[in-house]
Amino acid sequence: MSRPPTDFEIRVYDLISTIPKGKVSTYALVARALDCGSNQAVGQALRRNPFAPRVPCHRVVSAALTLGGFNGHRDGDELARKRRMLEEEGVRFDAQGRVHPACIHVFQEWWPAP
DNA sequence: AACCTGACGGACA
DNA sequence: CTGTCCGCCAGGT
Repeated sequence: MSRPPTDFEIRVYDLISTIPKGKVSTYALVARALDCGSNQAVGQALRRNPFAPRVPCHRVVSAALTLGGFNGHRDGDELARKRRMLEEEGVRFDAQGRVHPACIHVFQEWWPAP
């Protein structure tokens, strides 16, 4: 039941592949960088990442800097795994389990001409 | 085509 | 903090 990645998904995967180790981005920031009006659509594209770990979907968290989801789950053991992976890459968390704001990656933005 | 569903986010109670 | 509601849009049925 596989499906070739859609154009939209490829754009998502390509973009998040540029997030360096030790940094994270958010669904909203990815959506904005892609000029996509739905943050949820980005989450849906990552819901099942067919290219793990080539595409580092664990480096995308929620706008509130909570973990979001991982491998189809939004809680439990899978999510704990996501946090560990990030910690091993150097991402720091505060006491409430939220990502340190300094670890947010800023996408290089440029566009043709207004 | 006509719904339904989301790893979302922001507003509000 | 929790929970609800609504807008968003790509994909699936």
